[in-house]
Amino acid sequence: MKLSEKQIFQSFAAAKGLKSTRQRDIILDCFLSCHQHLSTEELYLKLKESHPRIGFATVYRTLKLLAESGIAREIHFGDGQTRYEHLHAGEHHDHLVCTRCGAIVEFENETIEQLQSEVASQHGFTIMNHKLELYGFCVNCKS
Amino acid sequence: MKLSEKQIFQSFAAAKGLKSTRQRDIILDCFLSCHQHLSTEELYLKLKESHPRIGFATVYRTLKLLAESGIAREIHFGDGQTRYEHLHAGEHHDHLVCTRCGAIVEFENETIEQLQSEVASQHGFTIMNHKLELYGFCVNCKS
DNA sequence: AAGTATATTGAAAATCATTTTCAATAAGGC
DNA sequence: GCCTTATTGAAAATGATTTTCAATATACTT
Repeated sequence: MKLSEKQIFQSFAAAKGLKSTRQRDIILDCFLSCHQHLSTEELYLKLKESHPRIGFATVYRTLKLLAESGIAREIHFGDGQTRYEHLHAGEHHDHLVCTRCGAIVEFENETIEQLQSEVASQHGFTIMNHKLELYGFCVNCKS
Repeated sequence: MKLSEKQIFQSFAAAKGLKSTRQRDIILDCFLSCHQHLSTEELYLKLKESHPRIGFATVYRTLKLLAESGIAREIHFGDGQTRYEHLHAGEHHDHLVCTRCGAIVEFENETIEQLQSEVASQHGFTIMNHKLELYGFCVNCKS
């Protein structure tokens, strides 16, 4: 039986001695209900609509916690913004990014992952995680 | 016969109507003679030793041009700094990054590149470039 | 070689995202 | 309720990057 994101975060918080607060619950709910690849600012603005009292720093801090707890992951595309995406347990996906329209497609490829492990062990590395992004033009943007 | 980096940059500059300046020559020379993965600031500091009059903004602008011309490529590791690395024509390498000691190993893997193309075309994308980074512990840092 | 138009430079200021500070507030145990 | 400690939100600080602008350099043109 799989733990829900909320449960995972709860155990993480308990283990760390964090108090549970209304704000963090709200932020977590909003994060979970949102589409992928939100930046701190985007999430903050979205939250503001329904909860105008929540400060930017709290959103920022909570997202860091979500990443630390393992239910979210930081991603950096070309633009200077840190984004966060859901990280469903055990799942690992990579990105196709259209540099013209900004479209993002996620994909998974087991063979690539295996090759990555091989390359790593050839160099004596133990891989904890990885980042693979393919940049180019999507179907609609091919000139 | 392969064009040297300088020649590539010269044609690029000519095509763009850029004037050739002493500063850009110096910066390009320094960049070419330096080890990989230098940040703007690192290159600026290195240049300062021999050419104290060169400003940070010029280094910054020149590195952007080098990237645009195709002889350099921007890379972003976890730290909030933009780094530049040499991009020898046609060559494409990826990175193993040790998250404990910061060591960086470059590698190339033709099979992974092929799989990437396949994945891309399955989704209708035309890939212009990509970024693959494997994060973990190097031989020395395994606990 | 001088004149002219335009690009470039360097210093400083502006910007932008992120991170920290700190006084006020909230949470959880007693 | 009381006390201790964590959290919050606003504002300020930071740090990297980018822009501004007056002075200067470059490359044409004559």
